[in-house]
Amino acid sequence: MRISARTQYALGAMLALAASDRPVHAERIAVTQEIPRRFCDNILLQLRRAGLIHSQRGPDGGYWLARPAKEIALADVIRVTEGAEPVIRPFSPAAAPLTEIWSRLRNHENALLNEITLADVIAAEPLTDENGGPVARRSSRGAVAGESV
Amino acid sequence: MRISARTQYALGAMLALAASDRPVHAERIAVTQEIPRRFCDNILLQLRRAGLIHSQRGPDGGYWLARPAKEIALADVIRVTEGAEPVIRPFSPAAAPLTEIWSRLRNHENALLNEITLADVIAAEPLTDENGGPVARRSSRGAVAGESV
DNA sequence: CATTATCCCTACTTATTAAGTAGAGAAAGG
DNA sequence: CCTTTCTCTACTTAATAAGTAGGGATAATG
Repeated sequence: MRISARTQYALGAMLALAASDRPVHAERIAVTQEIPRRFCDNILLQLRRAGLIHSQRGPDGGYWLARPAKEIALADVIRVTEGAEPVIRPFSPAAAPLTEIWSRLRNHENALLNEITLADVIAAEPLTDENGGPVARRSSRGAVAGESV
Repeated sequence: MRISARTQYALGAMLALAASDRPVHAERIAVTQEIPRRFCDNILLQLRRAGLIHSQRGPDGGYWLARPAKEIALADVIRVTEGAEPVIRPFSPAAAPLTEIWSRLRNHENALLNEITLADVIAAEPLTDENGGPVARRSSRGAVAGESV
């Protein structure tokens, strides 16, 4: 389970947009999400090219989500910044049966990340994990996003 | 789901040892598992220091498992080569609820890899995945290692 | 139409991690 | 002792991630 800084930043940026009902400046996103200013531009550009967000230039410009927050899964964002996951191929015949195991892990991971949307994350109570309770709640797409750790 | 070459090599080496009832030379492991010769030494040393295998020097030397194959989980091997997984901490408050999600993914992954042993992998039918069938079978520790991809 | 705020784009640099290599030392056995 | 095999530390090289730079393009405003 490895998440690059870039991906974490991208998720933070998307959450910031999801939480706002109007366009948000890159500057503002960088500050609130603690993303290095230029790097933030860089990432937003990538998200826009992937079609996840829209943008407008000039004064009154900014970024906003291309679709409602409850229709954007975490996996949608992660796919953009992490790229396609490389298929793990065994080096030797003896290790071939491991392929099946990697596959199962990947599938489970994808299933979860495809279910949880930006809206789900925003709906989660902040800081409730302090006392071990649930953080994410019910998915607006049907999944349960919390419980049973 | 990222697996380094080092980890894949280590798993291949461990499977090679699990499949043999006597000590195996580093040389032989390197050849059969297609591991660069010196790198193989390097990895075997690490596995020995972690207590997963034993060794003997000189002619008639070699490596063998420190415990029965059914008592060595894949996670035991992966932990050695990948080191402790870094805790993912959110950069901003808005991203805090994601922590819970990373945690769930990690826990699921660990649960699976702790259940499946070297013995399970060896018992799996090789090449059955060619026709989409199961590869891993029942775990000698109770887990089911195949099905439902 | 000049000015300013904002996004747009390519390319570059730097830092970190992974992958692999080298060389000499130390035990076991004949 | 002489060969084989593991043991150890350290080094080099390759790949990826993280972050930076410098301008260009567009939109609003007075």
